[in-house]
Amino acid sequence: VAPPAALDSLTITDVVVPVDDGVAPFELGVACELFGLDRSDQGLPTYDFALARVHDRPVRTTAGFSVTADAGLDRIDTADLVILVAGSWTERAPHPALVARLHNAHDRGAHLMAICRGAFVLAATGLLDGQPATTHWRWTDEMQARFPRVDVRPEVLYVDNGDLSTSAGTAAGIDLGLHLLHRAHGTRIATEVARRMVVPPHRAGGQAQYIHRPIPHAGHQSPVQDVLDWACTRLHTALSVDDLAARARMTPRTFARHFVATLGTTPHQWLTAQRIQLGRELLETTTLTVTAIAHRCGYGSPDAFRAAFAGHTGTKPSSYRTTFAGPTR
DNA sequence: CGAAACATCCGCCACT
DNA sequence: GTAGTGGCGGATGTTT
Repeated sequence: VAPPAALDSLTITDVVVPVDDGVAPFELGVACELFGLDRSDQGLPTYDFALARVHDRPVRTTAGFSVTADAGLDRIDTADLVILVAGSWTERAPHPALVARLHNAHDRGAHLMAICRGAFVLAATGLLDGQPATTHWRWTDEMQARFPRVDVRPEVLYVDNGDLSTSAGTAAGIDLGLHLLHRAHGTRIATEVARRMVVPPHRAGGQAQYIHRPIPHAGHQSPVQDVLDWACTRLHTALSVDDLAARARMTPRTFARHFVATLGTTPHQWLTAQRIQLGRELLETTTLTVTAIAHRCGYGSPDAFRAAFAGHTGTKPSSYRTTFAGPTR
C-alpha cells in the first residue's frame, strides 16, 4: 500500500515490456516514457529497454495500429524490471511460456511491475496469491472474483510488495514508476524525471482522490494554488491550516472545502506530505542531524518529525538516510 | 513511552 | 429551488 514499508534499494538497468494483441498504447507509452527514453543529457540514468513479443508478428493495439517488438520472450531472462501492461492475456490465461519466464524472473530477483490491467497477468502467475494488489477501479471486482487468493485493494493508487508491484488506472502507473525510480536512484532522480514528464513528484492516497483532481489551467491560478506556492517557501515555519486559510482570505471551513475539491487531500495532510518530502531531500543530500532537519521542516521537536516521517514512509529518518543517502551528499 | 493539550476535519445546519 | 459560506460539536489524529 502506498507508501510502502519496503524501502530496500532496487537495481534497474535492464527493462522489458512483453506485448500481446490488445496492448493499450497509453500504458505502453507510460513504460516507454519512464524507462525507454535517453535523458542522459540531464544526468538521468538510461536503461536497456525492449519490447518482447509473444507472437512472431506485430501485435495490434487497442487503438488499431500495430507495434513490432524487436525482442522475443527470452529477453525477459536478462531483465531486472519487467513491466506488464494490458493485452489479450487480461481476458484469457496468459501464454504458458510467458508465465514460466515471469516465474523465472521473479525467482532471479527481478522486479515485476504491472500497470492497470497488467495486474491480471501477474495474478494469473499465482505470484500475487496472499498479497495485496490493485488495478483500475473498473476491474477490481472482476480481478477479485477471478483471483480470490489475491488481496485486491480498490482504494489505492499503487501497491509495492517489494518485488512485485501493481498500479491502478494507467496514470497511476506513472506514480508507481516514479516510486520505483525513487527506490532505485533516490529523490533527486525521481523528481527530475517527474519534472521532465511534467507530473507531480508523488501523490499519496486512493483512486477517488485522483479521479476528482482537475487539470490545472496554465496561467489561471486558483486561490488555493497560490497558497500552495506560498506555503512551500515557508515549510520551515510552524504553518497551521488556519494560517493557510488566512493567506487565502477564506474562513478555515471554506478553505478546507476548496482544498479538498481541488487537490483531493486535506490541507494538513498536504502540508505534512510537503514537510516529509523536504525531509527526505535533506536526509539524502545533507549531513544535517535529524534534529536540525526536523526543525527545517517546521517541526517543533525531532519526535514529532520522526512520528510523521514513519507514518508516511514506513521507516525512521535515520534508516531512510542509510538506505538512500546519495553520492551528491 | 504514555497522558494531557492541542489541531484538524467532517457532518450537520442555518444563513445568504 | 440551487449553490456556496461559515459556525459548531465532537471524533480522530498530532504534538508536546
